[in-house]
Amino acid sequence: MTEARPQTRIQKKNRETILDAALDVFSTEGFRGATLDQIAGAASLSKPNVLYYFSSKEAIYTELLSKLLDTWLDPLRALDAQGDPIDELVAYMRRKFEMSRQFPRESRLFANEIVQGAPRIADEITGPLKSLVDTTAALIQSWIDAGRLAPVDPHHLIFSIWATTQHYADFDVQVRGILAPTGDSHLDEAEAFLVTLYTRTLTPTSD
Amino acid sequence: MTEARPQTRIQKKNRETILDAALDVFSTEGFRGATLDQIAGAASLSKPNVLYYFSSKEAIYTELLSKLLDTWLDPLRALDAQGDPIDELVAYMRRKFEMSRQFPRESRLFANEIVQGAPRIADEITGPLKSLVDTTAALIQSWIDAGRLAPVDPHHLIFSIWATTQHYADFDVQVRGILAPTGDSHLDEAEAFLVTLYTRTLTPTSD
DNA sequence: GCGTTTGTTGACCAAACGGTCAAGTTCATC
DNA sequence: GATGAACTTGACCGTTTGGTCAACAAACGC
Repeated sequence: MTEARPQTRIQKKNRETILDAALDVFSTEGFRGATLDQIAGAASLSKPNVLYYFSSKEAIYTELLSKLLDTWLDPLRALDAQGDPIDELVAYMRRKFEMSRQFPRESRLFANEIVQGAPRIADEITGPLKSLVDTTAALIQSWIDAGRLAPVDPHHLIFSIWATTQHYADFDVQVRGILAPTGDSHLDEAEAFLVTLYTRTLTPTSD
Repeated sequence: MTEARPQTRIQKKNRETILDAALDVFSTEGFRGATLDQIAGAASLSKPNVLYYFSSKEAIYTELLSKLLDTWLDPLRALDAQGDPIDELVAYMRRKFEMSRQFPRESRLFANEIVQGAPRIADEITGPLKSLVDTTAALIQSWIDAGRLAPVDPHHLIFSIWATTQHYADFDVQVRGILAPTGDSHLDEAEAFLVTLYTRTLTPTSD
């Protein structure tokens, strides 16, 4: 993980350029569909130059994925066990939605990887990801047991938050195609809808 | 569309075999990531033999996609304007969920195509798909106006049904990784959760 | 300035790719 | 069981792919 060599300015800049270009290409073509020539072209570098900074196509992809996984779970970690259950879960949904808004390429990269069987991150899923989700599910269950949330399956609640929020990044083309020529406010409308969806679902009934 | 030539038994069988094998490969690798050798191998045929039945790799993919689009919208078309609004929408969600259960490969094929920008079905999305969705959204809005549904954005309601149901096919690896080693009943639990989610969301409040 | 490290690339390579073809084999029909 | 159509495939072709390498250019430390 730790790079022994101290990075020069040029290294830092070019590595970033390459990663950004590679994110463009990988997120729209998948790993196998992407080519080094595409990446090099998008980065305005020659192919050998790209391979001077990364040992292989796979190395670029792996680095992108590991950086992504690192930040992908932050919204979940930010859940506060002390807060109001409904506020916390709606806020979590909003953070996930914000990630779809700001990092759609990263979301699509992740989607591509999972849809294609997650060959490179299976361990991350059954390991750290599962642990974090299980912990959070237990917290949600404790809120339900305390009568502060309407009863729902915690795991599937989390899945549904993932699905509904990431949908707007991953299926962006479809959403745009159907909503056009509506203005670009559709993401705001989507967020409002999702707030309603989860508020109604989670609010306990009095009886 | 109409095949002038009367298909022989062998043609019918082999074309089906190839399409089934290609569905396996395309749905997990995407169009560019899949190779004719993989498809031929999965179909237990030689590569030239595959190309005897389909003129190109693209022809196989196109045929799969068009067959898929044909059936993909059936659940939406089955919405009955005369039925009870909540029952109809929950039933629609159930039909979509059933498609994820029975045709996960088709769902992933579609997901791959959309995530990668829908280069081959953009027209289908802005045309027939948009029309059908707009019509359905208008129906839902009329139910809301009549006070028979809680107010929600109809388009985003439809999107959320797509997202939540397809998630269990497209992100199957992730769902399994997190729910393991739970038994294989997780799809039943998911469906029950989704029934709850949409029933609570759509039921009008008395005030 | 000057040598050394760092950065850059055209030319190249072996493998894999989509697709072709000629030559053979199997099948249906009479 | 002969004949033509339908089916099958090993060998092959041109291109693209990920990756290498030697030779050159820029930047850095002194």
